[in-house]
Amino acid sequence: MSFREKKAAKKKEEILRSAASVLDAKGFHRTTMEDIASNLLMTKGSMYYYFKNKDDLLYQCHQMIMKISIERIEEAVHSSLTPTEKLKKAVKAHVTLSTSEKSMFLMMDKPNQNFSGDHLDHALKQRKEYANYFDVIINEGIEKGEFDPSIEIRTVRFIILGSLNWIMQWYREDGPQSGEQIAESFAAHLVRIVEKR
Amino acid sequence: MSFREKKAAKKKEEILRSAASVLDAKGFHRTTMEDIASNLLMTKGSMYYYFKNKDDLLYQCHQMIMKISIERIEEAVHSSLTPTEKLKKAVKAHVTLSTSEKSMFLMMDKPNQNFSGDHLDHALKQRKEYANYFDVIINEGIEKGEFDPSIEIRTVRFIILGSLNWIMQWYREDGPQSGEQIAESFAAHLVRIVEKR
DNA sequence: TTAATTTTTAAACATACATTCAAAAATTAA
DNA sequence: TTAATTTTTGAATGTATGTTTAAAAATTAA
Repeated sequence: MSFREKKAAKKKEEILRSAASVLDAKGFHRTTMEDIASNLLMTKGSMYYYFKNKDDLLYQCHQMIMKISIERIEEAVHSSLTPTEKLKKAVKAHVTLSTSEKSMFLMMDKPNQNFSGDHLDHALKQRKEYANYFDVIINEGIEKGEFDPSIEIRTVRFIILGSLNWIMQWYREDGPQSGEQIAESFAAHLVRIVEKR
Repeated sequence: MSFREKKAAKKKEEILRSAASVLDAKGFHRTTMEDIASNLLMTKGSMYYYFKNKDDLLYQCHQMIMKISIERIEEAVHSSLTPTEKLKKAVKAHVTLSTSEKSMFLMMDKPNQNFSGDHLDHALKQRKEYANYFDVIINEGIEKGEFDPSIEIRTVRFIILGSLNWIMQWYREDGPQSGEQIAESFAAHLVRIVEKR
């Protein structure tokens, strides 16, 4: 990657982050290209030098956050921790990421409203991949006799992911709990679902 | 209420339901007034006879579903069941409603993006009211010695409501589980969080 | 310094829709 | 049936904003 390419890539990421924070506040359709541009001290015309169109911009935001999310959960899954600790680690990773990058996460819901065609396919595939890692952990916990074998994997996964994905709806940086505290608390309470009794 | 008023109210509800199902599929901003109207075999002009504007339409959808939701959970809270059974009942009520009225629920997230002014205030107030009922149940469970006293009420409430609110993101009518089945399963798994051990 | 390449700009364009409105149609009450 | 009232219509209006574009500015390589 040449110097120029690196520079352009950096700029692109800068735009994505800035865009995410503006989109976070107003939502995709209420945010104009000018809003995004002006937040970067650019004019909206120059946005089209980096992105094909507004949808492309949203898609690339989605890409960026999914890539990081998947990397993080893979770390947990491939670690040599016990299933319980793996689950806690995965939960904490998600909470920490979604609270520190709240604006990026906020555009993750309703993919079928926001994307179409190949973009939609790919977005859904990535989500499936991410969700599947939770199944892997839960499965391992049952097989190793650490989790209650009577739990339904699918339901547990939906509960865990649902509660995690909803955090971005209520989390505030100036709220009573820090992202780290929420991470600890969620991890502790969510493992209760799978525990043997 | 006169005959005419009744008729108008019925029509209004008919519009709301139809609107919800169209909005569900395409999202608020991608749905045009014409989409909504044509689904009812009307012209978009006549929508304005019933609603002030598009935002008003969305707000009234929100109103309609929140009213029903609150009624349902009040039933659970005011029943004479044990806390565990109350919690199960509340969970099931939410699941059943959100799967049978999925389209109405889908517009419930991100109120601060969708509403403003009085509408926003009122929407937030209703959500707080709804959420608070879960706190009431959890509190009662702890006080009566039925739930584990070491759980954090706020976190448990966030987990429960989060997992419930996320159902609308993945639920499909033609999926492997019916709304009733999901309700049972969620109730069974979520109470595990509060159980004493 | 000069020429090539890149990035940025500001204005122009196009269009999709929300909303309005005056007139027509349908419904109701007498 | 007639007059009053409610509801619907279809066209007109206006505006917001995504996108294009040709030219200017800035950057880079020689």
